[in-house]
Amino acid sequence: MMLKILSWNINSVRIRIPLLKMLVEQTRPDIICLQETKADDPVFPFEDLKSLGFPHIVFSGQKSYNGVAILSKHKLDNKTCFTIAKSEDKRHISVELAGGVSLHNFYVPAGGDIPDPALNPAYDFKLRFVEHMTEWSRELKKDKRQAIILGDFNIAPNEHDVWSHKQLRNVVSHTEPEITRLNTLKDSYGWNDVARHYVDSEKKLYSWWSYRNRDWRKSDRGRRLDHIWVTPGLTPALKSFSILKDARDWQSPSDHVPVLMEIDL
DNA sequence: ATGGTTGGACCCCAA
Repeated sequence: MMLKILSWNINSVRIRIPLLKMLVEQTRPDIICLQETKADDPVFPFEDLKSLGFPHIVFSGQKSYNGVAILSKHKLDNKTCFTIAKSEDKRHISVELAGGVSLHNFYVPAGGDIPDPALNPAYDFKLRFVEHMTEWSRELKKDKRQAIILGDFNIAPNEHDVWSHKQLRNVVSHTEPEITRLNTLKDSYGWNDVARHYVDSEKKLYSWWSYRNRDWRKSDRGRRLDHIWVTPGLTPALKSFSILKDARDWQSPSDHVPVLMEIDL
């Protein structure tokens, strides 16, 4: 079964429903994973999203911050939501797809500005969050389960995942402790980074551009914060990957653009 | 070195 799966940090699901409609018309995905929905469950725009052609929706939100959702054309089974690092934050939701493959949608904490866990609790939380993901990943490997993990990981691990490796090495999202932990997570199950499976590691690749730039395209100070990873057993099933860079130019855009892959499960 | 923008809630916080 060929599936087109899309991930997008939408930065408020309620104000970007018109963009979501456009996105669906342009890309026709089977599954959409959203992060930063910023809507508590009672105000989640379930009917609006359903009418875009996604009758099967799971979501886990809170007031003002965080929040994740999965929209699907096909039936979804066994919804779960992790509590990671003893937090109340709604940053994870997962479902089962065809053939027992699980799909995990993560919104990793951004981690604040100061890259020192002793001075900045948000940074400490981010590091611990990725460590918890690693513990979970090791269990998954023990059980030999195939899975897709994706979302806003808020870490740009490689030199060419940022506009300037040198200038960002002490900027949260590209610091050594974050990158080390993300690589430990990756190695814990030999996760395949789908973007880099298709795009050479020497080529600059971004999924996020700050709002605080006059001309995001001209300055091009981007970072690759949004990721899609698959377990090694799913690598032969991969069909394509792309980043919808043009979405950054849409009317009232998110600062993240959608990333998508096709996989034949 | 600094400040730049956005969304959601509330008179500021996190990104």
